[in-house]
Amino acid sequence: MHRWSKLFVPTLREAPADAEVASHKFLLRAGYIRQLGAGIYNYLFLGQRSLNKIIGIVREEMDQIAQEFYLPGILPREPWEQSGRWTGMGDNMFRLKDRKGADLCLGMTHEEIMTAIARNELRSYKQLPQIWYQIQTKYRDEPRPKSGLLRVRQFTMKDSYSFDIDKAGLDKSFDLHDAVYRRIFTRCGLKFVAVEADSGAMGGSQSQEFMVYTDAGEDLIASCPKCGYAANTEKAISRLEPVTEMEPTGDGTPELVHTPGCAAIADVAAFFQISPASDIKCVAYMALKRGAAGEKDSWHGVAAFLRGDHQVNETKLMGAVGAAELRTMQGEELAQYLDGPAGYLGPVGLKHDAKPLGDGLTVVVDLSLQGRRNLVAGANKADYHLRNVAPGRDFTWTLLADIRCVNEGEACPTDGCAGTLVVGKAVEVGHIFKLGYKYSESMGARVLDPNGKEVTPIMGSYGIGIERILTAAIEQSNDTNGFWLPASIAPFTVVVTVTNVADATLRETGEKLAAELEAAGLDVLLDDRDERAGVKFKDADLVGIPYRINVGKKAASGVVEVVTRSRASSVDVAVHDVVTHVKSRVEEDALLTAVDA
RNA sequence: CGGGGAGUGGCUCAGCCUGGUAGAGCACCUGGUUCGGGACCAGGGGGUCGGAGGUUCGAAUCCUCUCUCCCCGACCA
Repeated sequence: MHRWSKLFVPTLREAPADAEVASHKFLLRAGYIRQLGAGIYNYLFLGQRSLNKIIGIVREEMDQIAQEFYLPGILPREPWEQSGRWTGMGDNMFRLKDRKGADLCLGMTHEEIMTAIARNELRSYKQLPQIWYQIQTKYRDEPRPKSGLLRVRQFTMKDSYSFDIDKAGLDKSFDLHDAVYRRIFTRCGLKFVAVEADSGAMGGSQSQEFMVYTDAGEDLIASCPKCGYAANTEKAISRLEPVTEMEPTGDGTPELVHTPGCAAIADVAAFFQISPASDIKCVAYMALKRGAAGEKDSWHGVAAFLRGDHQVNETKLMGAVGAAELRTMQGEELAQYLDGPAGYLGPVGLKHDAKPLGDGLTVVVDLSLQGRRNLVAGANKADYHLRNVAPGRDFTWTLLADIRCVNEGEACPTDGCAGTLVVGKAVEVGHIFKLGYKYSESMGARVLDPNGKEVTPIMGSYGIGIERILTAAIEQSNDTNGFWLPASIAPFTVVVTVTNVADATLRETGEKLAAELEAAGLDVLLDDRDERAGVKFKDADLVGIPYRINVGKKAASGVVEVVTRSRASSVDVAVHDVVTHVKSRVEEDALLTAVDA
């Protein structure tokens, strides 16, 4: 049994000014963590205890489908060289040299290492499938650590990797993870959603994120309350209302119109008396193409054309052209790739490459412009626009692709669904995706199939952010006084608060109760500090323990109070009934969270 | 990296503009009175004002450089 009087739980009455989001403030105030540097935190007793509970759940569930490994955190250069990610990872990778000058890095993920093991050891289809996982510290030199434990440079991740003989096998491994992840997050008491996601720089096909809605989150999720469609806005699609086309003028072919001072979409719309949806907007980018082995990285001009009322989705654009990075064009680059001044750029008459990221300009046109007519576009000439512009007839492109952001209120993309999308902020707690052959291929993993033919195993990769589970749980359950965690991941399930330790009856009742609760298998903290009752109540409310037993004056007549933090409710219970009462409380609440999820 | 803000006892901050012996509340230590929602009284300890350089008789305060942290934009668990 833990006695508060002997523990180091440095609670803070006020949160440091640095802390902005709720979980950050409360982790600090509750004495769970202390900051050491930007994105680097010490985990103290309560914090580590909660994280250990989360890890326990993750391990228990993962053990149902996978084998636990433990790989090094410090890694040699070679495997990363082989996969192409030594350069591909860029500045996010912490790099160091050993005394001999050899390159090393701190592990930010372990595809390469797991694949190297597979390559060295797996020989036959009979050994597949394999799913290997680890729970381990990751290091990433984030450009901008923030929000306490939400975005840090050192964190704990459960990462697993599957190796299958074929796509059907990968589907199965993926589905196994999907099911296990749902159990894990449910057991951790999180209200989560699984959403379609972009596969990003890791490469691969199907990709699914597990998100918890919170304003502290960094991702935007579009979802349909009607049919359950949910996707990261990096990937989300929607159906657009048909646009009423403008009437053509003259012979219906592009006509040059003097439009002085109409550099902005709003000006153009006002000038022509049209909706911005009938204007074509141009956004010019420079896109980074990663050089293959032996080649250098290079930057290429990209012009994105879309409806005037739409925003470019840079993730989608990067995916469409195959860029590793994107930045907006600077002054001289505009002149190099395009003919007109900013504000009057248009697609008509623009020369473009046939393939993306060549020597010339890559022109990408958003799908929403397909089939449109009588549009207004910049004329690539100061103070002039063209009207009666029709995509396909008046200009062509390198790529026609979905490169826009969906907006709240647009129609759900699901066939037959009449819902409209809502957009909300969320934090990513897990991610599963089908890697495909990227690593097994580049690193030369091969096994023999039943016909004795050499085949490349297909891989999946699956992550869970341990600290993020804690953070998300706090974000979803807090008030002005502190937060409460589900019993499954709280550092303690119940705190027995002896309101006055000077009173021998109270002290003894508290001791006895705590011992009984512990004997019943509950994680008990006995608050035996020589503090005023108010101080202990405040601390108890702050530190995330879901249940509290107040041992006070009524103890003399054999009664104590059982307080449920989440509901701020208190009931009097006879001392001899406390254990059964608390146990059933814990069980009921666990069921409730499971249903909510 | 670009833009904005902040570094003054453990925490929250004042002082800086207009240089002149470093402050408050909370926390901590001692004694006493208290004891169910962050008590009260009395006494006490603790700060080279992020660092370096400069201006000045004199710098927390003015100037230059630098480090660190936070927030807003490009990455991800």
